[in-house]
Amino acid sequence: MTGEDVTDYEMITATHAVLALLSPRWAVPVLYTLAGGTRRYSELLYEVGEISKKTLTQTLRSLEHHGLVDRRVDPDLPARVEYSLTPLGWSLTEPLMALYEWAATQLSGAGSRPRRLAA
Amino acid sequence: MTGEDVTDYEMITATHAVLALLSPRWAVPVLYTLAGGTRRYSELLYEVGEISKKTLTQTLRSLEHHGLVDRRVDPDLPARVEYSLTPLGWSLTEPLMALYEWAATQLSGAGSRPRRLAA
DNA sequence: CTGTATCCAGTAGGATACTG
DNA sequence: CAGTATCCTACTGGATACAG
Repeated sequence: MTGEDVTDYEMITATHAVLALLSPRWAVPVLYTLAGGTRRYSELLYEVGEISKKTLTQTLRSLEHHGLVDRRVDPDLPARVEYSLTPLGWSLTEPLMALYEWAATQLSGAGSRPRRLAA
Repeated sequence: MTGEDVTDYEMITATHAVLALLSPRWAVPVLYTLAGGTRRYSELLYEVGEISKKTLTQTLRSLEHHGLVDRRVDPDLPARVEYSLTPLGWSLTEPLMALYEWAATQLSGAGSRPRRLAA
């Protein structure tokens, strides 16, 4: 750990940056829904869960701003906007999967392990 | 992420459970500090960053309750309490590292700046 | 349909003082 | 030293109404 250019501080802030991006309550559900394919705004509103329009918009804007989600507007009326994962968004599903695998292991184990992460 | 046997619901809830555990502002810094070795309460208070005692205690209690951190009390006076990572805690550093790697390579300029009051 | 504007409640977390 | 108790502020996100 000595002599490294990557400081602990960087390590912590970078990790925290990802977590800050993913921790808003609906970020992961939205990402996961989009991992199922392109969705329209109203479809997300319905499929993601009990999310408000304001929050859905905020979540999408945040993900879009960080380059994880692509927003496509169809100029025709009535308005039609489609959201999809960018390559960057797809690349995030890997470490996200690693996190899920870890959680799954602790949750179900092989039957003998105590449950640790009951939500 | 497609073609998996697990249900979407499981995937989302399990992932969200981990994120909920790690997203509190100081969870990762505390874990990371402990990854550097056993620390006493006062050492954490100083090393982790600008964290209040209340929040440090809350964070430690949460991590301890989920089995990631071990708490050891030395009955001698003055009180001396040592915290360390459990094997489960150590196992989490792997997916956490994966997340960091992703942030480091994909999320350029990921440094999070503390938000200030908007006038 | 796809948002934005406004109001509001619940909560995370800081400051401080006090306890064993 | 290692917390707990209390108070307080800021931010998140829901509900509703309005707009393009």
